[in-house]
Parts: sequence; C-alpha cells; structure tokens
Amino acid sequence: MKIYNTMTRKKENFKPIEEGKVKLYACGPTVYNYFHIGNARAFLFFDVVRRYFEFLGYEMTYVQNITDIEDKLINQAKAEQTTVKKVAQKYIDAFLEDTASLGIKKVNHHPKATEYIGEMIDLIKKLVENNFAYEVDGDVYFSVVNFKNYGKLSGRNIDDLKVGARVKANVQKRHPADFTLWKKAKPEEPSWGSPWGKGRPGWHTECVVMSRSILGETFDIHGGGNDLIFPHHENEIAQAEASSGKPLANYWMHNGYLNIEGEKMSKSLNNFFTARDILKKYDAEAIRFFFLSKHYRSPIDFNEDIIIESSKAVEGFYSILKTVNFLKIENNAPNYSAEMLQLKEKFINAMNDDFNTAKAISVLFEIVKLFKKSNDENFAHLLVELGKSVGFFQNIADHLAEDLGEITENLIELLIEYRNTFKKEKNWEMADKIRNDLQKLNIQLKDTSSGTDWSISK
RNA sequence: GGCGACAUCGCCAAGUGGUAAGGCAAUGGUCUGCAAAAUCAUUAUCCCCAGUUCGAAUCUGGGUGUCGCCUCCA
Repeated sequence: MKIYNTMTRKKENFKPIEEGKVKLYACGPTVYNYFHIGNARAFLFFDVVRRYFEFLGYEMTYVQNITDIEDKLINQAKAEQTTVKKVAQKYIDAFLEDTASLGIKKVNHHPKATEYIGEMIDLIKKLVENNFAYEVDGDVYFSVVNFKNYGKLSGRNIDDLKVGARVKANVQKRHPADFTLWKKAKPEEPSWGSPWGKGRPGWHTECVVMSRSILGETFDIHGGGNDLIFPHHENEIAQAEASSGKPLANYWMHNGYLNIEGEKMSKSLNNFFTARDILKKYDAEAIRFFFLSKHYRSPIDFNEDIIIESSKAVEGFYSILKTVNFLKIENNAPNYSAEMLQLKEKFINAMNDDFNTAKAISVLFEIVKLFKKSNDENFAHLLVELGKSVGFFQNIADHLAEDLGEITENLIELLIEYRNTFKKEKNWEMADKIRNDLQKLNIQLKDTSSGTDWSISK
C-alpha cells in the first residue's frame, strides 16, 4: 500500500504503527450550516480510505471531529436568533443525515470540541509553561518562532509569511503568524473558565487534543482537504510536537478541491450547492462515482452533466446485476477463474497505488465487458466484491427493485398485453400510442427476444 | 511577493522512459413493423519550443495557459 504523504511530498509505503490496525483521523465539519458538495469530497474520500483498508483486512479506528464552538456558530446563532447549542445540534443532525444519504459509513468516534474543553486548557497550559505560548490580556497565542520546525508540512518559512501576509495586523501578537489558542469571550458569548479568564479554545487546538485522546500520541493517518494544510494542520503539528516531542501522525493525506466553472467551490465565494440539494436530484452512487472517477489529489470540476454521465455509468454496473438476477445468486459462493483473479489483482494494485480509484473503476468496467461476453455470474460476484470495497452496491435490493406496488405493476403488464395484441393485429397506431403514453409517465418499454420488459426511467 | 498543483480524443479520465486504458457522447451494423433497449464495431501521438535517450505523454530547461494556498474554508 502506497500513500502520498504531504509531509514528505512523496509516495511512501504504508506501515501502520500497530500491525493490522489503522488509526485514521480526518477533519470534520464546523456545524454552522449545511455542508456543500465540495465538502462532501473529503468526507466521501476518507470513507473510501476507510472501507478499502477494511477490505484489505485492517481493523480501522476512524475519528472525525465535529467543531461545535467557533465564531461562525456564534454568528449563525445570532442570525437564526437562537443559541449556539441549538445551531450546533441542528447542523450536527443535518450532517449525520446527509453523510448517511451519501452512503458514508458511520465513523467510530465523533468527538465534539465542547466535550474536550478541559483537555484543551491542559494542553494550552503546558504550552505556556514550556514557553511555546504566551498570554496577552485574556487571549493566548502560540509563538511560531519558538517552534523551530514551523512550516515543515506546508513548505513555508516564517519570514515568507511575513512578507506577503494578508494577515491582519494584530498588535497583541508577537509575530503575525502566531495563532490563537485561547480566545477571550466577549459579553454574551458562550465561554468556559480558564487560567486566563473566561473564553473559548481556538480551532487548531481541538484536533490535537481529540485525536490524541482517542488515538494516542502518534497515530497513522491524518487527513483533510488541501486547504487545511496551511495553517490548520501546520498549527496542529506545532502544538502537538511542542507539547509531546513526537509526531502527531505518520502520514498526512490531503484531497484536492471541487471546482465549479474552474473556481473553487466555497461558502465565501457563494458558488456552492449543498450536498442535501444535490442528493434530491441525483443518486448517492452517481456522486460517489463522480468523485472516484478522478484521483483524489487532483482538482475536479463539478457540473450537473457530469453527474448525469456518472449515473449512466453506474447503471452499467447494475445492468449486469439485473441480468444475472443477483439477489437470487447473492449467497452462492463465487468461484473465480484465473482471469477473474487477475482482474481482482489489477484492481487491488490500482487502489494500493495511493488510492488510484479512477484506474480501479476501469477494472470494474472490464469486468462488465467480460461478463457480457460470457454471462458468467462469477463476474457479477467479483464486480460486487470489488465495488463494495470502495462503497458501491450498498443497497442492491433497493436499486434493482422497481417496486411500484402490485396493482400498478399489474396495470403495466395489462397495457403491455394490449399493446402486443395491437401489434399482432398490425395496429401500429394504437401499439405506439400505448408505448408513447407510458413513456410520458416515465415507464419505458423494452422489446426483447424473450418478450416485453419495462423499467422506470429517471 | 512567497509556496504549490495542473495542461492527454467532443466531454470526463488513466498512464510517471518502451511505442496512448476506461467511461460518456458520436458514427456505422445487427435486432425491430418503426423506435427504444440490447448487441457488435469504429474514433487521439498527449499545450508550445529546445534538450537528454536507441526510444518521452512520461526526464531536463524555457515558454504559454488555468487554478489553489499564504485570512475562515474539505
């Protein structure tokens, strides 16, 4: 298994700390709003990482934090005229709902920032004691110049940051790149008591505290979107290493952005679609296919036409499951031929090469192609086995069922019968009318050599 | 100003030194009363220039273009 490590900018052989186990931490949402389809890329990708490791037989511990106290939540609470707590709960619920709809498997731990305030204060205290942090009038800052390795993840040095800095001048900070560990509360804001007075923790602290509390001082993989490399992950590393002297994670993985018309999709540019809205129109599997059709580190451009194409591609997978009536043979033990084992190996090699999902997917299409030539149901088993390793085929029964209820289905069958009678009588006008009228109701008739079939077109 | 990514058929996209995977679309054939569906087949020398090499989409140098990070952001 090779993983591209942002820290070294190289693909490295993955070696877990503990044999057979993978400890993964990926940055989760700040729950002040619905997440958009660009955010979904990270959530979905790390779901694939998790599933694939499990497929390989690793025991996963996957932790994803939830930031439930932060400036944006406070603002949102004002906007919605409610409390921070209520805002958090509302969007946590939405987050869990939407990720589930996307077919993302529940992570093992979802720590919330507000549940770890005590531990965060302890960390900050330690940093202050060791001279890596300083307090100014109720605020506490991390001092980047006192941490010699600052910038090693993102490849920056402190002086460069100074030059082009768009960082706002903050008279309190000793260096413009110093970041907030503890933020003094304004009146009315939610706050916790601390040695520096009432306030709340800075964002960069929670991930360090929560990841280490659950996964230990050093864990295997830390992941997130590209935009978190600097400053977020850089700041995590600074705090972690300044306090323990040990690396926080051995591998740093970052996914590329989702662009829209060539520009990054982001809330601040206001060019986003929420995952929630996209899911109303398109299937979760089509969205998954769309993301996996490109390598995770590359930027990917979003538009609805591509999602529609992706839906068609996914339908291609299901068409062979339909042909073999997969639900009936699902429990038969597969018997793979040498050719099939070779395909499986090809798939695994692609995935083992830093999660080359695009290449892996092409193997799935090869399987489909070979199935069509041979009609060997073992190809269907192989397709499902490999597809599942990256999160496809989570609900085959639902997908194959055209469950309209018995009465409706009988009515459709009846109309087909009438049409066939008209056809026998060469009454093409009536036969075509039935076909076209059903088409208008999204019921598509398919004449095959073995009779007339129908399906619902979306 | 600093740091970084990317440029492959109409669209999407693999390939990281050995002679261009795959998907969608398109076109043609088979099937059909006609269609649709299904099925078979066909479709690129890789942004530009120079270099290294027996050999480059793949390496080096120089352009051009697009995007990102340096402020909250997946």
